[in-house]
Amino acid sequence: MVCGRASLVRASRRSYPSFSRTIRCAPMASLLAMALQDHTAVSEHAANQPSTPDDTQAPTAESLRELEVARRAKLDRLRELGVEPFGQRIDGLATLADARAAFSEPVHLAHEEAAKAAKEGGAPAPADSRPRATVAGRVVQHRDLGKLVFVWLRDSTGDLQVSISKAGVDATTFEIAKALDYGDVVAASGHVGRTNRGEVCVWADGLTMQSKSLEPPPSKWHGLTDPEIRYRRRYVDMFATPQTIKTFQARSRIVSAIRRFMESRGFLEVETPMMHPIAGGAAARPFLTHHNTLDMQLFMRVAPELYLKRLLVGGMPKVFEINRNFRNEGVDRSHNPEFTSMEVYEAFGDYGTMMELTESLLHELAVQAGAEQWGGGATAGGPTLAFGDLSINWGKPFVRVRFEDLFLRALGFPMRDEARVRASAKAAHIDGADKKDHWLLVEALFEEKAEPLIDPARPTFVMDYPSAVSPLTRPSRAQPEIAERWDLFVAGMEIGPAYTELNDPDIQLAKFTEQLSGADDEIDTFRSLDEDFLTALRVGMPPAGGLGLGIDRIVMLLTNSSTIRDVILFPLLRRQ
RNA sequence: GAUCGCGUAGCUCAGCUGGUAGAGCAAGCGGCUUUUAACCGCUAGGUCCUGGGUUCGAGCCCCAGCGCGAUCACCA
Repeated sequence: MVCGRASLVRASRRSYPSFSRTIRCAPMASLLAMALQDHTAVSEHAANQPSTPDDTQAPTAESLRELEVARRAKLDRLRELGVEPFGQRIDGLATLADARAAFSEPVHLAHEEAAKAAKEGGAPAPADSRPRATVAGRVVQHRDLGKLVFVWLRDSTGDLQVSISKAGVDATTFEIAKALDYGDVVAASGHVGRTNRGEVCVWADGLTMQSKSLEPPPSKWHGLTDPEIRYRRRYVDMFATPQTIKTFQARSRIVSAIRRFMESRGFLEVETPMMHPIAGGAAARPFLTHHNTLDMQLFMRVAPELYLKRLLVGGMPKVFEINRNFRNEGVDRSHNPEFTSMEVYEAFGDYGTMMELTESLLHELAVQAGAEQWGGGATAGGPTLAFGDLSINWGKPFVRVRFEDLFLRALGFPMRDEARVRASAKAAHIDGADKKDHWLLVEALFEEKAEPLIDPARPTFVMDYPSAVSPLTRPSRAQPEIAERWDLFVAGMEIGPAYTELNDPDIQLAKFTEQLSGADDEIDTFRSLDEDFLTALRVGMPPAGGLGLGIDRIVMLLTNSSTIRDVILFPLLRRQ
């Protein structure tokens, strides 16, 4: 079933849930790009030279310059004050969440009362008993009330207000505070208290510029809504859209939890080549690259399968690999040209052991998502998680349905009824309905009529595909026309397949050869027989179960992300 | 690759039947010691994605291109 992984990136087109958060288009990417390209020119002009009628620039660049000039003027002013606007190491920083957690209402009240009593009694102000914190973050709000300035900082743990009063800091520090811009990175120290309105804040007695931001920021309230800028300039998206960092924190924790789960089951994580002399393991179109010194054409891997199976031959009984695959194919909400998958092989297992493993793993992940351990968009409440307008119930056991049974339910006649299959295919206007092989029509009808019956809100294993459409999978011993293969569907997406692996080298060779002869011209140009893999099989591979899971799609499901681009830090975009 | 939609100020968005380009926030100046999308006054900011065309006149209509999005195709 060497080629089975190809289907890993296939999504059913029917039951994809809709998401309420629609993102509208707005432009400005080009202006932002100009801002970047114009950077040097701007700094030279802005710093010293009055603009002359001669320095004609596109009006957009002029207007952009205004915003940047204002920021550079502040930069210069900081240096005049003897302040270095690009800071240095700070020890003992608290996260904004930790600083917020340090707040204590009783301590704060006691301090206020003591201060008030001292003032009324004419005594000197008592020592401030509230906890101290030093924090740092990016400025996301700035309110200047004259002799009092409120600033909201943001870091990866959240937002926190810093309050600076003219009476509480020296003159230079207060000038810095008044001149802060949205986007600046600052550090502040002080006692953690709250304002009259109940907002927890650091009452700063120190405030330093750590990085003066020179770029015009996105809207402080609306943030970035243009998906193009969100993906192209992810570093802006990450502070403008707090959910972005939460989603990627969740992704990291999910992948980490998958590793822990696999290790707890005794699997060994391995790393196999991502540059392959022979494109194998899936039938997808590969990317080509080249090694100069060896003058060798290489393929970016489309699947690690053939290497992982060599490890079974070599004597590693339980292995997994979490890493990238590269497929030179279309791009949509559930496909990115490079994507992360986990492949698993277990000697002396089969597709049944892979089913139990997958079900336990995903259930465990969903339970933890329900407990909000991912910190992402997941909803509380256990193994039922929101995904768009769906509530996906991850409770065990997942639905299991045999291909043959679902076919019968959907079409009303058995898949072996050749006459009715052909008639039905013609009625459904399936391509080549009068010429194609019976089993190809069965497969087409299944996709057309049966897959839509799968409940998108319940993870569903479709198992026991016809051998004729699973040429590289091991047939069932009891029923050779049935292949020991399943595909897991959730929310209309295919999450991954599993197989009872073929380990008879002669059958494997025959199937490879058959498949190569059937390949079309385009595919044929990158395909060749992996002789060494066949040699490995002749050395002897134990019977095994094999599994592939699309990690990006699992993260989408667990973080309620409508597109794969929201769970990939830097998704591929067309060159501007 | 195909079809449809979108592209207007730094950001978020209005813009009538084709008739001189608008708001909020951001920015600059001034005011304000407890703000919560702070508020008040003033100022500045535009190649309406690009290139053609129609028209007396185009942000708006037509054609082509670019980018993004959606749907489809590809993904044995």
